[in-house]
Amino acid sequence: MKLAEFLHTLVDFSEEELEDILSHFERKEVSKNEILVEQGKICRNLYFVEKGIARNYYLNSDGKEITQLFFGEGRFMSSLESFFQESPSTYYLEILEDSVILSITKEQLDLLFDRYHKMERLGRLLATEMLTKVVHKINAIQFQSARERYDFMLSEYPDITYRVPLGLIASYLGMSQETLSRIRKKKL
Amino acid sequence: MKLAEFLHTLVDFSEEELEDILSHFERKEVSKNEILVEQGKICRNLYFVEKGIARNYYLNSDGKEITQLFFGEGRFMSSLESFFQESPSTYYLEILEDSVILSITKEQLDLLFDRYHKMERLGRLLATEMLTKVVHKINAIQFQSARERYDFMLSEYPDITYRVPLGLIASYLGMSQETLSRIRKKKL
DNA sequence: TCCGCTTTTTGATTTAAGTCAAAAGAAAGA
DNA sequence: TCTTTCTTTTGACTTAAATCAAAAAGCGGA
Repeated sequence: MKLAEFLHTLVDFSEEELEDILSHFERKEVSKNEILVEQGKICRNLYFVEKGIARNYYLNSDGKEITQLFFGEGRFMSSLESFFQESPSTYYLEILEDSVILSITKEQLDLLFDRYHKMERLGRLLATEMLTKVVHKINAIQFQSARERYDFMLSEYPDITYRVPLGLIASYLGMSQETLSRIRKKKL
Repeated sequence: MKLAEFLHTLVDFSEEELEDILSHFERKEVSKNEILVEQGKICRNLYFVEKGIARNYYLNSDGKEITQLFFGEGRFMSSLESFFQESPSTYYLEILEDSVILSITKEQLDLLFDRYHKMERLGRLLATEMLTKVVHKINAIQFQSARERYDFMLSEYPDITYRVPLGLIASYLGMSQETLSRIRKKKL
């Protein structure tokens, strides 16, 4: 999904505004396994996934990778707190498939926020939308059995479920990969 | 915490702007156990907790109450999706202590968003901040033992932990209240 | 095409936390 | 103050899911 279309679904920018906004983003192709943000470093960009999939994850106290969120096509992503507070990132941001990504720095973004009232609104709407999504995830995890959590995954990310390795999904859902494998088997 | 102070920490409104904004809120005292939002009804207000504590919860498939979030002093609260989409609420919003609450309707709020660029920014900052908070909660729940989840509660809401019934905290943390009781005992 | 590496599956065993039931303690109301 | 009701604790037992270990399947590169 193109960024322009996506923005238009949320706020009705004029042609000129849209053009100006888009001109502040940089487009690049990123290949599988590439790490866009390292843990401990400051995340300088906000990204938009035009094509592909990414995830952010962190290492728990046992050194195990825990997937926090997946980002599919048409989604903004970043190490949010790091980006906005310019603090060291708790997360890695990793590309899972060869992807096309648009990026913008905080300076450029703030400039757009200052320039356009509508841009600020876009930011608010995006943050609100993401917030409700994340709240849904909490519900899906808290007090739900492993089986129910997988059902949530299927309904929330039907596409992603079959495009990324099982182990990553297991860590996203908070279960071991053996458990997820057994659940999948029963589903057939 | 007064709303005016709180707003000022995020965006530097002028005196007049602040006054105008505040005039759109309605202040009321609400007593313990009162339900501000019912499941199934549309949540028409955004609330700010000046004094007191509230929580939102939902009923799971067994009819058990699951606490989603606690809202302490100086926090905005609502049934977010219901409020913004004007859709039936999935959650109840309940007052846990006699409280002082400010409220504003969506119409009034949208009016302020249209009138002030800065107001839109405030909305964005609030949503972003809440988003990072909620993301932290996911981490604390996913892949953490019951004991670690309680440690998270203590660090995140040191005040609330001892002001609300144990059973509510247990449901917030995704564990049975017996388990939480046992954890607390070990802590002494 | 074959080899080596990664991912997934399967089986056996352990364990953290849930459930059920009842007692103890605290708070609220008459 | 004494009931009554709500909340928390305790104990015994069960269970879902983790862990450990190893086999099987899938994939990418030479």
